[in-house]
Amino acid sequence: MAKWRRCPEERPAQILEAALDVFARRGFAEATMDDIAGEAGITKGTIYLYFEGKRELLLAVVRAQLGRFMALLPRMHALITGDIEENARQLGGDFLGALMEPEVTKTIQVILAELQHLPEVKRLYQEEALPQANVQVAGFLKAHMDVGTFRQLDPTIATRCLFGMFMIFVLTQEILGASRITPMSQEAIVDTVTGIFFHGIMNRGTA
Amino acid sequence: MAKWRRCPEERPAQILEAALDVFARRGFAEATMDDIAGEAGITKGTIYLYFEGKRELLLAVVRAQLGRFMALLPRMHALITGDIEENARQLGGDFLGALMEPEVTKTIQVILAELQHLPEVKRLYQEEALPQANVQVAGFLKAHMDVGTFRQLDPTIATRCLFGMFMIFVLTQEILGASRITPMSQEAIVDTVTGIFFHGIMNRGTA
Amino acid sequence: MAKWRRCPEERPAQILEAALDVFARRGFAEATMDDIAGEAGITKGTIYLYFEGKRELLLAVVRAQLGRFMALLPRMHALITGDIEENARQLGGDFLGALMEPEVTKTIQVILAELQHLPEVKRLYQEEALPQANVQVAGFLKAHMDVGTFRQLDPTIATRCLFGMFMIFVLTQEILGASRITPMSQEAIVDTVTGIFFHGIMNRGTA
Amino acid sequence: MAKWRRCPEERPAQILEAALDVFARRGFAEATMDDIAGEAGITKGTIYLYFEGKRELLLAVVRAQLGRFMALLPRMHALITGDIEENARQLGGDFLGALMEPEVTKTIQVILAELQHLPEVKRLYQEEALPQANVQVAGFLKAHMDVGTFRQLDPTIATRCLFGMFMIFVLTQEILGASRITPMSQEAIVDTVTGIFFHGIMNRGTA
DNA sequence: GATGAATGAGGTTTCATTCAT
DNA sequence: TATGAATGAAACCTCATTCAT
Repeated sequence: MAKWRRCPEERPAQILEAALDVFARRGFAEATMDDIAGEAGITKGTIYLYFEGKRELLLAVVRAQLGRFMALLPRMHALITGDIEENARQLGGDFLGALMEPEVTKTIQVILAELQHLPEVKRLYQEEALPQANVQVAGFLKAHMDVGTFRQLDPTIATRCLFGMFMIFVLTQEILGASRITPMSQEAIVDTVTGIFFHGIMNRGTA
Repeated sequence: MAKWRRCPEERPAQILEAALDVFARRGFAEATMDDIAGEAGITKGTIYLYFEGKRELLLAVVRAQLGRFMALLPRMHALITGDIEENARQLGGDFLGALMEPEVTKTIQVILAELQHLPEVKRLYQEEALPQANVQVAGFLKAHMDVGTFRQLDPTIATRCLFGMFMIFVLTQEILGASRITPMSQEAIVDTVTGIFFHGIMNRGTA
Repeated sequence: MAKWRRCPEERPAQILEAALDVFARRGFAEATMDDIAGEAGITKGTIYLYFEGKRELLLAVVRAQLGRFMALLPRMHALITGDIEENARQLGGDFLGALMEPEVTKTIQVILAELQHLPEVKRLYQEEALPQANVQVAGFLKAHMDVGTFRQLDPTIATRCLFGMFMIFVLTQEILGASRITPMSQEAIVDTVTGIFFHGIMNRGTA
Repeated sequence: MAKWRRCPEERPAQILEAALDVFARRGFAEATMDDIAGEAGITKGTIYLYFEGKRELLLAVVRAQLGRFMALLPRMHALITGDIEENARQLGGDFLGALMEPEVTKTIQVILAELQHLPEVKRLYQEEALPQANVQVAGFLKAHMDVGTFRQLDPTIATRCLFGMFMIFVLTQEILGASRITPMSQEAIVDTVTGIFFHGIMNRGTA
């Protein structure tokens, strides 16, 4: 049974990866430590050398992925100068691309499923992710509204709308599995989303 | 414990209601048959008189709520004539109002969490809800694109965008619990969503 | 598997009896819930209908036997009048007889083995059994010392000596199993113990 | 952690000492090899270089302490001549002092707790310690009974009584922890015990 | 000799499900 | 129809033991 000939320094990452996989596939409650260990190519007991327990493993998985989320928040201030719509399409493409990476999709799935049982994660997103999004995106929108490029709308709500448009494709195409029924290219999605959003908030006379 | 109805005809509905509640609060795996029975004011064994088992109960809950979802799909053809944006705001208000009803919120939560374990439900939404939305909404959009009122966009993707904007508020405000952090009136949400969407797809010269 | 046709009101007593048996035979840690359930003629899960867990079961066992211990404390005040030694022999016989009942022996064994892990039990005996013994026995001794029937000794220590003489026979004969090596009749033990003790504390001149 | 000796020759003794400590504190089943290794300032694996396993370690601990017990048996023949009671008080003091040494107390505790799981130890005490005590003490008592100094009693039972009086103070004061509730000086205990015992067995007219 | 990472058997506990009443 | 006592499978977690380094 000696197939554990990988460096022990990689163990935690290896376990986290396997755990994300199994949690996404089976859900937290249905996932067994044996499943996860098997997926990682080790045995049950070894997981407990690196993580306190199942719940802590889940938390570690979520925390390890949190950085990715935060890094996804578009650096919108780059858009203040230059061709807004073209740059936005670029930025939106990067964002959607990142969102649809398998690891991110799995994480979203896990978080959505277990949010109610993970008060820490709930708080994390309430108090970090959402405010960050506001600072980055809503701030940018507000600036343009103030100078008249964009129409006067609630910037927080508008920001949420933008995220919603991206998120729904993760939910429907990836998580619900609609990509088999209604395949869509990421390019078409990005074009449509940015098109609707920027035409939707642009001031008519300005264009 | 809760409600003292002794009418056996209402038992199934009574159980379904309790089950939706408990499933939403605890998640499928954490919910026990005792929890559900207690919430329904009966005892565990009784549930088995009306439902095959726990999984079947979950399915029954989801199916019982499915009709509500379908009924939510806006009857957009009503918009073909008349002041589109004003009617849309009206329709959007009804839609968001319905989405945010506690029972619907709970159902969305349950479905999101358990989607992976409910292939039947997955198929149901892939093969019924999404196509329905396409027929109802995308069809309406396509018609307007053809006559030039709306810009030429992928109608399916645009439809998804519209749903995404509504859905994100259910996710963040209700399920993630952001309503305590960033309270928003339903009116403001509807105004912003319909404003962005219709300005976003409208042909410039047309207004 | 339906051999559980005894009244459910007897379940707790039935489980306690089986648990005492298994705990005494195997020790707390080595005893499995399956062992206990098997001994009681039921299955594991049933135990949890009546007791919170293994530790609580042990506590319940000990508590259920506590009354027996307290009842064993000789009512010495009865000896104040009458032929002390003859009455004492009678009383000592009752006491030793009670101590050597299998249920009591088992309980002593369990308590000795698990005392360190049962702070509640430790406190119980420190704060109830010992003081009670002092009130009952040491009080009697003190009274006789004051009137000169008995020599002046520390009554608490003397009381402890008396108990020690009885207890050592439980420990060696029953628990250590010496009764096979050095069989002794209860009568001989009682005669010797009371003989030594009363001659030992009696005032010479008085007799 | 504890003591920084690096002499491999002391390893076994060092481990035995740590093991006695941990076994007494936690009980055999609750003690982990990690606990013991930590207490000895080494690591788990090292224990297996010197002992076969956990059970064998316990046996080694008990056996290593057995000599101490045997050495405790009072050399009573020294008492045949001279002032019996005064010499007995001296001897009893040494005996009780030895019994109450922490290492001995811990050993008694361990043996009492695990006796049922250590048939070897059980046999050891049945077949060595008890007979030895008989040879040493009961023989002495018998000799005095034969010459009339002591009353005619069963010498084996009387011996057991003497041990019981000493042992009860180890049990109650040290193991049950009663020394905080009813503190007693070793001197007072020894005086009382020897006083009761020798007055108890002495022939009246002799003194 | 010493280490500590890895293993996996075993035990407690939970809970969906059954069924006699 | 309704109950709730009983069941037993399944999962988390611990820890004695092994073994490559």
